[in-house]
Amino acid sequence: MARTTMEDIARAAGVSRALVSIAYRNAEGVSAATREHILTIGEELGYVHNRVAANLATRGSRSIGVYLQDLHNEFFADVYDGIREVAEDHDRELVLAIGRRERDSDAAPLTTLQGARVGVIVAAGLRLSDETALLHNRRVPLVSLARDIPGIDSVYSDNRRGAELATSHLLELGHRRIAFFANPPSDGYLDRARGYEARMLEAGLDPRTIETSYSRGEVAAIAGDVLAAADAPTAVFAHNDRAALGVLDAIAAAGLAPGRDVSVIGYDNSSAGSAPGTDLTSVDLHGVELGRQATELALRRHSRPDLERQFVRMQPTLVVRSTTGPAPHGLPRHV
Amino acid sequence: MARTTMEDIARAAGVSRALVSIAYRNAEGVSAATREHILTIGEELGYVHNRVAANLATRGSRSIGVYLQDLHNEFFADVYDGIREVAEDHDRELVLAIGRRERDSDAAPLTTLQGARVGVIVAAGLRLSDETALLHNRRVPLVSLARDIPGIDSVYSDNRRGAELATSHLLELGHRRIAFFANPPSDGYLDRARGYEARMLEAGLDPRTIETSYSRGEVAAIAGDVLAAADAPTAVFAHNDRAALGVLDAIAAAGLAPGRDVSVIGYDNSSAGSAPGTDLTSVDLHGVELGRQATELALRRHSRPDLERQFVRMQPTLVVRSTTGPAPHGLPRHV
DNA sequence: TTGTACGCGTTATCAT
DNA sequence: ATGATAACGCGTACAA
Repeated sequence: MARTTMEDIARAAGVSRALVSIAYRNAEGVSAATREHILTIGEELGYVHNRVAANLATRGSRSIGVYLQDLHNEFFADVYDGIREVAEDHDRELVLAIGRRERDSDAAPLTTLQGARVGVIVAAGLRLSDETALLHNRRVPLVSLARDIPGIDSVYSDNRRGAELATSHLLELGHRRIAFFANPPSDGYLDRARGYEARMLEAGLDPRTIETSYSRGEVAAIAGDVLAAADAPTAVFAHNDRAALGVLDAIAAAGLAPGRDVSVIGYDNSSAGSAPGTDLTSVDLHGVELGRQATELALRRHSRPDLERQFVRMQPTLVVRSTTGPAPHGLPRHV
Repeated sequence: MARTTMEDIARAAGVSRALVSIAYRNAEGVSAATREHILTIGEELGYVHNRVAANLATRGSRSIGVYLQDLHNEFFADVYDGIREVAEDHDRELVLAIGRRERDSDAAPLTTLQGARVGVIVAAGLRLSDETALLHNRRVPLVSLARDIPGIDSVYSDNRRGAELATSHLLELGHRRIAFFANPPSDGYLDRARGYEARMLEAGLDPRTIETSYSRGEVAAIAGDVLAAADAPTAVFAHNDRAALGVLDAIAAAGLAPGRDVSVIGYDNSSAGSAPGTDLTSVDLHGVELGRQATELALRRHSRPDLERQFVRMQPTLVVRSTTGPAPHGLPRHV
């Protein structure tokens, strides 16, 4: 099973190896007829363009490294769609590296991409300190997606604005006791808390931020307690859809109706929010567009390494569904 | 920014390039002390092992190509976890290629992997005719995952058995009018229909197979009609979780209670089945284990190309949750 | 269009 | 045992 090489094609076509290379790259310097002839012979011989050798010769620079934090999270699938779209438009090859949930650092996958000698890396959901990211950025230019890293090209969503949208929506519906179920302190999405708190204070209301977890079950337990209290909120804004589902679990367990007795907003607009009978109001980050933008920046950075730092802050939008509704009026509900 | 090469390390360490290579591969032929010395210097120089050059030199064969049909489907995330686990145990590099939903053929991603000169390919959810798959298999050995392809190493789930499990469960609960919401005819999972029909006939009942689609909305519409009829089934077995969700939508719309008025079983045991208040009974394919097994076969095939065809048929399991319950007794329900 | 010097490890052959 | 030398893998790019 000796693999066919360009040398074989050259011999069979009666031309030089260099010309075969030119033909396969759609480069200048070969007549249309000869090109056709070469490709036909290549076809017959079952030749597949050897990207390994090509990358070595070009020092790999034409390919784009893509890091995705977690395949189990559909957000990254959206992001990948956007990245691929732009990469294909520009005829760039993608090299993928996937994070692992067990690990808290993403240094290894980045090193893998560097080992593949990619020219630039789009990293979605990087779990790395700013300093470590800067170190990697010095070796191969990085574009951080979904996280704003100082000193590194970044494409991210305006989390503060998203939280404001969510909070405003609840305020407009007449809610006054609105709680924020916050991310675990580690994950850096503090802007969501800030946006929520700012809007509440603007409205002359007391913010009530409740620290929760990533686990739907744990969130449900916390929500159960919160909703049973005398001063229970009439609306909850959750740091992501999964947490929002936990809140909905608690609402169901208490025999209440989401959108009527208690309003709930999530964050991510993931498909998990639209299971039957769920129909969660949520903030959409526009993952596909984030992917597109990040790849555009990556291409620009690659062609002009000395460009000053680039960034794109995207505006999220609120997708209103049925888990939010007018504030129940009358006296506070007691369970 | 000239990248450091083994040559640089060799110079700095006062040894030959060959020895550096040996050190970096943990190969025989270098004393522990020298090895240590070399690696330290490599570290200082910020060297990252160049996989491109390495793959070219070894003719790439040590890496495993992985094709995943769809990142939006969490099943493939599970599969990938299993693949990675085994690959890492054996110190093999993975090269990824992702299918696209718009396309119906997966020839392009396979060609990409061949271009990366991988030694063997694990392909999960291949959309290719048996013949085309065989052609690809001749170039680079293929292991088909989740689909049994004659003449190609395959690791797949026993769909017939899964359908039998589901149907048996409903029969044991006392259901008699059980409908199967079948896959679109194109997708080849005919075994699920067969398993269902066999069990029904065994029980002396009439199978009722209803052809549906992949779209949850369309399934819901069909289910609405079916459930409104006088001879409405008391239980539905759906070809996958998404379709099952559509059925649940219709049940909710009709004001009925799943698990009490109508039982529903899905297929895939995906996380979509566990939204709040959903808790879908489903058949689990064990994606992670499929990934592991496929990779084991791939490694074996790679080391012994002339082995006769290998395959693993895995047994699915039924995960009982709350959308299935005893058949409602008494007269047929009328809406 | 072609000849040919790379790109960067790997590995078989030699030398000590 | 350790280490060195040199040929090789397969395209790419530039001068001729």
